[in-house]
Amino acid sequence: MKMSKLFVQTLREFPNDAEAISHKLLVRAGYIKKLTSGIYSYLPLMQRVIAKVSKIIREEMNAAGAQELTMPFVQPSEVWEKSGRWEVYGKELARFNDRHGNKMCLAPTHEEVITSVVSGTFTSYKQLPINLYQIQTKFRDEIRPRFGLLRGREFIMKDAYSFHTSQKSLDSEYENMAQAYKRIFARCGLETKMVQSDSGAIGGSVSHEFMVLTSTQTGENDVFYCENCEYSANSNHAESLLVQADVDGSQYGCNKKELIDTPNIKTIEELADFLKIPSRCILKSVFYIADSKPVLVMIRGDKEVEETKLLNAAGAIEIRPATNDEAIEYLGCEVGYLSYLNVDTTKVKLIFDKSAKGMKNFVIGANMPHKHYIGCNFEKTPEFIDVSLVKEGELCPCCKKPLKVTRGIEVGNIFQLGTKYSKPMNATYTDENGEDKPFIMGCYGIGVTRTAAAAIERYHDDFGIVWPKEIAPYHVDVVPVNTDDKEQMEIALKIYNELLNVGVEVVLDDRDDRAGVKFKDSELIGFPYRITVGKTIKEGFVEFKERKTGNVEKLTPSEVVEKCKKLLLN
RNA sequence: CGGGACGUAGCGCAGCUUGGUAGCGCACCUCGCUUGGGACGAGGGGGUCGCAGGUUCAAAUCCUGUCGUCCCGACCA
Repeated sequence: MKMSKLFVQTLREFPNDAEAISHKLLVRAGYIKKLTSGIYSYLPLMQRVIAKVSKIIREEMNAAGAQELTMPFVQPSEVWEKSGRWEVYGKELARFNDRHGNKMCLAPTHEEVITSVVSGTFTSYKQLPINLYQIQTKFRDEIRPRFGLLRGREFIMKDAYSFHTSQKSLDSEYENMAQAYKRIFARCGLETKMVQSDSGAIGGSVSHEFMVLTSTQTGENDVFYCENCEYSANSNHAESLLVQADVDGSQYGCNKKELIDTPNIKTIEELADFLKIPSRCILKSVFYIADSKPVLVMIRGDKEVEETKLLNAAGAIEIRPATNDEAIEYLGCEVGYLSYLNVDTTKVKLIFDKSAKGMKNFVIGANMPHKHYIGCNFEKTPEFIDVSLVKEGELCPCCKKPLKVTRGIEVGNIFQLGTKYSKPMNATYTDENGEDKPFIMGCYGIGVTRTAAAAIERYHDDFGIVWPKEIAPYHVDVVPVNTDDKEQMEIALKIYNELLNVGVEVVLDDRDDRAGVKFKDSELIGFPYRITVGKTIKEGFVEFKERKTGNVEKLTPSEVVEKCKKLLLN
């Protein structure tokens, strides 16, 4: 491709409406163009990157025994009503009516459709297991799209679904997919960590996410991991053992139950300060509304509620902190002095976080304004459930070493769905005994556009993108410094044609611009290698520069062609 | 949806306080000159100032409403 013909316009400045570095660079380097919030055109350079990532995914999925198909992007409400998700999915599911008034939606995922595709087609145990995948646009009407391609509303996803007759078979395919994913991301030049996660709206029991660890702020997930063993998990799923600590209030003068005045002291911090007691000796009450039902969470004062865990514990679809008015309505007391004491448990659900276990002589709200109790103890030991956020330094649940935390971008995930969809949708096969059984399913996703963006988050510098060569839009940029110089142009064209002929993906920067412009663009766009044909051609040399390291070699034109062949062709 | 900010040319911005009929840099077009790190000179094209009302002799500027975009939170590939 000649640069003068390539559909690309680089910008001198970063766009104002971008925050994440991948977003800024993708716009500035001419890869994407926004149409509206969270919705982008993929320009020719981006299209090539998407094609590269997709090709790697296809090769590895096919090698792993999966088969590609394509399912409809526009779907009728029927299948969603069958699975029960028409009600549950919420506003993220973009819905509309067709001209006949039929309820339709844009596909955010394909569990329902794949289940209906397989159901009635693969009806014998002899035909199973099977794994089917597609690479396709998805639409999720995100509450807040952001960070460009990292969280668009419209995005490209590879989604795969497997169907089994036994848990054992699912386990084996799950592992097969985990291995395939590791190969896919490795081939994309990305180091990923496979972490345990919550299964969220997709459902099911076991699930893992593949994270690109970033340490920058744009990683949207906190990942807790252990350096001593293999344990790692998304913060929405991570567990920990609390560091052994003194949680007996009697050491701080709270040895018997007593009602005390705590005027205008609302936060745990203020209370701890007022009573000269560590916050870990206070039992904090946090009030939530889960699907319009009140839930009061009791948690150790120095810990925070993890809302995804709480959502699961409450068996709810949606959860939010309650307002002060709601606290007065349900508990008869303003926020700041709440407690589980004297709460009507037929109206308000109580959840005790496991961090409260072992607390003695603790401080707690009195459910009366401006009053707390000190020296409280559980009368009956409640059931403790884990609904708290892990903190760095707490102990690994496997090996009891301190956990570390880092930020990560989720580029893929794998789920064991079980019969979550096949049962309600009545999707069955006939087993050896002639009995109908629901399929046992798994599903496996990769964000294709997000993977590309994650690669930029991970690999860039002050000059621009530093693509891993496997997913770069082109491999080599041939730059004649002065297009008016006949010799330079001739040699550049010769190198370009030779590379083109042997299948190296190459561009020739034949624009009549100064060298600086071409060098800047080359680095911004992120071509892995640049061949500069300039004044050194007088001595018979061109320059070969590696984007990643900045290393420059002086080579003859024929040497440089050989070098590229060696580096880029197998 | 809650909290904050911003909408002026393709991009980045000024002008708004104190109303007088729109400007700068980049990009784009033409010519010249230049060619190893985003040159220079001359000329040129492009904007219903997000939209709709209102105030006024006069609105980018003041008022009201509305739409959109971005940032912080809950959701997720």
